[in-house]
Amino acid sequence: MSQIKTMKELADLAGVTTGTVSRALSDSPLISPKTRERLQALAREHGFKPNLLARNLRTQRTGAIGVLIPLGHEKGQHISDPFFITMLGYLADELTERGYDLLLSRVIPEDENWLDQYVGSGKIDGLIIIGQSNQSETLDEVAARYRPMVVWGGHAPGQAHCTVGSDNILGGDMAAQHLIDRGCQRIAFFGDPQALEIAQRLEGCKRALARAGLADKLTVLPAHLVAEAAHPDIAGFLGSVSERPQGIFAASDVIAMSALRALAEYGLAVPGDVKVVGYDGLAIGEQTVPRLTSISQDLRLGATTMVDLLLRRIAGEEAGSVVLDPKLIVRMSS
Amino acid sequence: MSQIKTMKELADLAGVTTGTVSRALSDSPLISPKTRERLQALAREHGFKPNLLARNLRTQRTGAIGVLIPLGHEKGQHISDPFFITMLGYLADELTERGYDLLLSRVIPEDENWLDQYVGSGKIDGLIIIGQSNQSETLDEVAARYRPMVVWGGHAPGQAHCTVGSDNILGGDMAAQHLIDRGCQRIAFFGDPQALEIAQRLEGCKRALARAGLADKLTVLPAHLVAEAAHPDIAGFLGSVSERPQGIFAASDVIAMSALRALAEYGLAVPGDVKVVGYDGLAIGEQTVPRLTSISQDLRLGATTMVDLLLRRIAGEEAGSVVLDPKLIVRMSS
DNA sequence: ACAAAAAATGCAATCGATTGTAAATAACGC
DNA sequence: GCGTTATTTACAATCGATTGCATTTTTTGT
Repeated sequence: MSQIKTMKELADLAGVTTGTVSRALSDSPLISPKTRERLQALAREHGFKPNLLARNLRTQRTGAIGVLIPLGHEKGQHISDPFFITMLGYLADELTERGYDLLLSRVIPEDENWLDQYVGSGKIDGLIIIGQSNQSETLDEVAARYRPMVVWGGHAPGQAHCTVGSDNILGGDMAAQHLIDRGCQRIAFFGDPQALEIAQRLEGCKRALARAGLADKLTVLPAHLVAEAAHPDIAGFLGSVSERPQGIFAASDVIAMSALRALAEYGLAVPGDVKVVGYDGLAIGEQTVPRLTSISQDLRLGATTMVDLLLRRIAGEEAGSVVLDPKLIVRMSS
Repeated sequence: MSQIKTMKELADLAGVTTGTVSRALSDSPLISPKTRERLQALAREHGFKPNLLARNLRTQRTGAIGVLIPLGHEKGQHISDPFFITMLGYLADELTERGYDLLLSRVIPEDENWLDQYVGSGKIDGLIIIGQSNQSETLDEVAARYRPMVVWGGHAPGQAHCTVGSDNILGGDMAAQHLIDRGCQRIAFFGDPQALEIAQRLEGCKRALARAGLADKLTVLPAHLVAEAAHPDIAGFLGSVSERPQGIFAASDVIAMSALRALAEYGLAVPGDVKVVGYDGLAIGEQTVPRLTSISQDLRLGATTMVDLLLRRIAGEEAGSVVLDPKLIVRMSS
C-alpha cells in the first residue's frame, strides 16, 4: 500500500510498461478488457493519479482557462467588486462544469505587453477578460494574433476583439425611458463615460431623453465605479446641486447603492422624492432598502456565452461577438 | 521576426544549445555576461517566453495555489457569495503579489475522496480551502498526509488541519454583549449551528447572555447561509414569533442583510424597534440602509496569514493554526 | 494443426525545459 | 611558449506521461 506516484511504478508493479498503463487508464480500445480492469483496480487501490503537468506537456493542452481583470482606469478597484465577483462565480461554475480550471489573475496594465505575459506561457488554453477598462487598443492588437480570447464589455463597430456584453445603448435607453414613464423630468446620470460600456449607456440615455424632448434636463456626474469612492462623489453632488433631479440613472448597481445611501443620508425618500435605476441586475440589488430597480444583463447567460465562444475558438472555429438583450427589472426604487 | 516558441529554436538561431539559453535567461553565474546579454536581447526581440509547463515538470513546482470552496451543507451556495468573493479577492491579491497563480475550483463533496482529486495531481503546490462546511473529518484525514494545506474556518481542540480564522466564540460574545449594552433583553440568533464556525458564534452568544442573566431569552433560528434562502426563513420567523426580539445577532453579514430587508418589509425600524448585528465585517455592510453593525474578521489579514502559513508549509516548516481577533464595528443598525 | 488475420502489448521517440558533468576555450604565471 | 587553472559552453539525462510503430500473442478459418 505504498504510495504510487508515477506510471512507471505502477507499471513495474503490474509487470507491464507505462504505455500499457496509460492506455488502460484512458480506456483505450487498444487494450484488453482484462488488463484494463486489473490496472484500473490497481490504480484505484493505490490511489494513483497521473501527473497532469506531464500529460499537459505531452498533449499540449492545459485544461485551464485564464481569467484576467485589467484594472486600467480605476486603480482602487478590487477583485472583490460585486460585479467582478458575480461574473467570476458564474464563470467558475460554467468552466468547472466543462472540465476546465480557472486561473485567476488581477493585472494592472503597466508595461505595455502585460497581455503577452499570459498568452503563450503555455499555462492556459484560452483567455477570458472581464471588462475592457481603457485597454481597447491593446486588446485589439493582441486579438490579431491570439485567437482564443473573449472579452466581456461593449461592442463597437470595427472592434477586432471578440466581445460578449449587453446592448448598452438600448439598456441606457430603457432605463431613461422608465424614469420618464414614472414622471421624472430632470434626470441625472452617474458614471464615468471614459469606459466604453458606460459611454454607451449614457448615449442610450440621451437618446430617450431627446425623444421625450427633455434633452436639456440631463446632468452627468462622472462618479467612480468603486463604491467607497462613488459615495463622496454623489454626496457632494446632492449637496451642491440647485435643482434636485427627480430620477437618477446609475451606470452600475454599485454606484446605485452608493446613491441610495447618500439619498437616505440627505433624508430623501426613494422612490417618493427621487427614483433610482441601476445597471447590471446584480443579486445584491435584492438586498438593498428599497430593493433596486435595474437594467439586468443576465450575467449567467453572459458567462455561458463567453465560455461557448471561447471553446469554439480554441477548437479553431470562427466565433464573433455576441450582444445580449438587456432587461428592465422593476423593483421598489422607482 | 518569426515567432520563436521554444528554446531549441532560439538556441539554433543563436548558434548555442538550449542549456546555454536556459542559463542565460535565468541569470546563471555560469554564463558569460556577453552571451547572456546577447541571448536575453534575442529573446526579448522575438518575444520568447519559456513554456511554463515544461519548466514546472522539470522543477517539480507549478507556481499555482489551489483555492477550493467545498459546498457541503448548502448546495445552493454559490461562489458569488459575498464572503467567498471577498476572501477570494484578497487571496488573489496576496498570491499574485508573491508570484503565485490562483487556481479556483468549486467542489461539491460527493464521492469521499474529492480532496485527493486535487492533491497529488501535480497541478498545484499547495491548497487553500475556504470554509470547512461539514467536512471537518475529511480535512483532518487529508491533513495527515498532505502538508501544504491551510483552511479558513473555526479552530477546535484536537483538530488536525491547519486553520486560520477569527475567535468565533469571543466574536459571538462581543456581538451579544453589544446588543445587551444597547438595552436588548430578548435576542434572536440567526444561523445554522451545524457548521463549526456558526456553532462557536452561538456558543459565545450564549456565554454573554448567561453572564447577564438572560440565558432563557435567546431564540435560535437556523437560517440558511444563502441570502435568497435566508429571507423566507427570517420573514417566516418574524411573522410567527409571539414576542418580537429586540436584538438580532446574525451569524453572517449576508444573513443580516436578509434580516434588514425582512424587517423593513414588516415596517420595523432599525435600530429603533430592532437592533441588528452581523458577522464578517464585509464592505457590503457599508452600503446597506441602515449601515450594518458587524463583528469584523479582517479578511485581508486572514488571507495574508493563510498565504504565509501555506508558503512556510510548502517550504517544509511546521506552521500551526492562527486565531485572529474579531473586532466590533458599530455602524447604524444597533 | 497451420497459416493468416486480429488483438494486445512493448519499445522508443516526444513534449520543452533544467542541470550535473564533461569538454572546449580563455586566461594566467613563469 | 607551455602547462595549469578558470571560465564557458556543449552534451545528455531527466521530469512523467502519451502515442505511432514494431512485435508478440491470441484468435480465427479451413
